[in-house]
Amino acid sequence: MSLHAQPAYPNSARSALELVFHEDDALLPLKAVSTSLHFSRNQTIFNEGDAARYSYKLVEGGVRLCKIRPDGRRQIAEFVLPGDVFGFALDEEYSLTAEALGDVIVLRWPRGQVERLAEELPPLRKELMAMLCRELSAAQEHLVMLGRQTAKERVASFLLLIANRRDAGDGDQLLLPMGRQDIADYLGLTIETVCRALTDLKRERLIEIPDRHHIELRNLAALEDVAEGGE
Amino acid sequence: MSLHAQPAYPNSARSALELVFHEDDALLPLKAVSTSLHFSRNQTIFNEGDAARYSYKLVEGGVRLCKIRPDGRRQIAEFVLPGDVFGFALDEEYSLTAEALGDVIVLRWPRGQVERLAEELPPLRKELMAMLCRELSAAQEHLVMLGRQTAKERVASFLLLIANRRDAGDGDQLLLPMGRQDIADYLGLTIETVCRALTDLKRERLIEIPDRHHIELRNLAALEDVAEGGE
DNA sequence: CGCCCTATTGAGATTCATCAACTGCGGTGG
DNA sequence: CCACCGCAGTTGATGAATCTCAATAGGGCG
Repeated sequence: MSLHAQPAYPNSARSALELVFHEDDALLPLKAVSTSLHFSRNQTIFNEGDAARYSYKLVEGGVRLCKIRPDGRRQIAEFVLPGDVFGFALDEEYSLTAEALGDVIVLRWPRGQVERLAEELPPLRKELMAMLCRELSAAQEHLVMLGRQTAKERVASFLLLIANRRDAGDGDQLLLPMGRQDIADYLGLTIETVCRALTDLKRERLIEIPDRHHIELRNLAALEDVAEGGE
Repeated sequence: MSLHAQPAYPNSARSALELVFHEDDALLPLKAVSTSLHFSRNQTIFNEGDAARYSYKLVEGGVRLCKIRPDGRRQIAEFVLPGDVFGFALDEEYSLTAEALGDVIVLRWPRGQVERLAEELPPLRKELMAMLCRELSAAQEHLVMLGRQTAKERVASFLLLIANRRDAGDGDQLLLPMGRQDIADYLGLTIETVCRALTDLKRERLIEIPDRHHIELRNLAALEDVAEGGE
């Protein structure tokens, strides 16, 4: 059952449905109106332009949020990890496409319910606002990566970004639920360039790559230097 | 007084203070607690990391919102045009630096007032939320530009982006309150590459460049083709 | 055991950045 | 009033980073 395509997360307690809302009480009121769903590798959860009927919370697995152009060029805006809420913008339509990186369990609730509950519950409102702000801020950092960092700097920054998210691994062990092509599409690079940057970092002993879904950070300080452009 | 560095906007009625809030009644309650300020070319309105005490609305001129890295690399996240609200994220600190492109007039109000008023006034709340969503959506489009478009495509997209904003000019006449370096820093390019792309577009008769702050769009359809990667 | 998919490595082409020279306009001062 | 100065923008020549195309490797699943 645990495929290479979808490694299990270490903290498997998270997968228990009744624990999902534990940390952020502000969203607790949504629990009652939410239903659980399963998706498998590369399945679409919703498409850019679809009527935005539901909001989602990721329980287990990983999701990519991306834009796909007519000619096939793809830009991933965000990787969703367990505990993250997504698809909650208050527009009529989803502004991004959501696809499962592997086997995925999500909770979802009707957007109308959120709006109704938000009217009554200031803490929920504040939490929604805060989530939006965090996303905006993350997008701004992402802009700097794409606009002003070299390939190697982007890859180093990416590793640190994943490392700083809960559930991303044990200690220095990074768990990457996405493939190399996904990383490339997040960083605005080709898959080959991502590989070469990783190989470089490995040669310099900043990381170890036991297998394609695990990366071990061997020298955090040096990695941060690389990410900042200090050669 | 009206220098080449700061061209006056055609619709100068907008500069009348009492008209600023006309279009969006939802923000009207903020008018009472706002004060007017002036900044001149390249002056800093607030810095990334500063305590976010105020929110702003641009009355006249242009503002760039950017990130500046220790080594001097700069990424502009957004150009603020008259009527836009900025610096309103609900974090403790500004996530971006705001600088005047030329002579600028802004309204500003204490953030605490916004939060208080937002508690009482659902329409204001909704408008704030909507503004956040629009910004997030714009940032996502920006990500695609930086990650997956060529230099020429980015420049064409940029011109169309500016053209689709109110007050950006008369008819086909685009007004660019920013300099070439600002455009380059928005597009993740060098100033030379921006120039060459503009020259290309001019040679192909898609645009005309009467002076550095004005660009005339001669063939919108063709420009859109270029922006989408159709050669 | 072998196939398929993903990742890695290599060689050459291309785009964009870098460095440098020059232009044009506006403002200033002789 | 004209000449000079300075800044922003443009153009040219070269080089470096990244992409493209192609071949190889490795791991999991049938």
